[in-house]
Amino acid sequence: MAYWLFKSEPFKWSFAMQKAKGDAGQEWDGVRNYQARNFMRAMTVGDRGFFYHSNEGKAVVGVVEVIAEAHPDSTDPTGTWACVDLKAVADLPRPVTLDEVKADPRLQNMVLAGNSRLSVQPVTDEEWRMVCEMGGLTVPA
DNA sequence: GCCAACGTTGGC
DNA sequence: GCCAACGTTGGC
Repeated sequence: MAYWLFKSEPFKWSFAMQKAKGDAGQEWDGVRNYQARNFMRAMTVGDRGFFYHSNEGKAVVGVVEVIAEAHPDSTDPTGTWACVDLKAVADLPRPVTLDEVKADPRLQNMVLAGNSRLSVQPVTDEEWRMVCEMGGLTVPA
């Protein structure tokens, strides 16, 4: 299984809104970036991801699961863009902030620490475990 | 609200 | 195919 990170401005689409969708989930639409699209195409059902709040909060706040593989983005009439469907799995008991990620030498290679603009990012197994631990998730979600 | 960084677009 | 201009993102 692979791990990812999904970034959203909480005023546009927050983790609370994602949770409100329950197990039905929600498509992760609106992504208009080729790199991000390619990552979504590489995802398989059951992959896990962090939910990151940008701008306001600037922290990893929850865990989501991929429940549908990449399909055409319903908000894109041209058919160029794709998205996966996600459902909320768990809150991080303690949000892990961008500052904490940047301050940790072992997380220096996280895409989040370097290329802050990419809205869908890959996360390594080790990064996943570390951020879960920092966030107070004893049982890796 | 500002500005730097990045990705995309379009002219050549 | 290159590169300058532009728009957008996101941290501060």
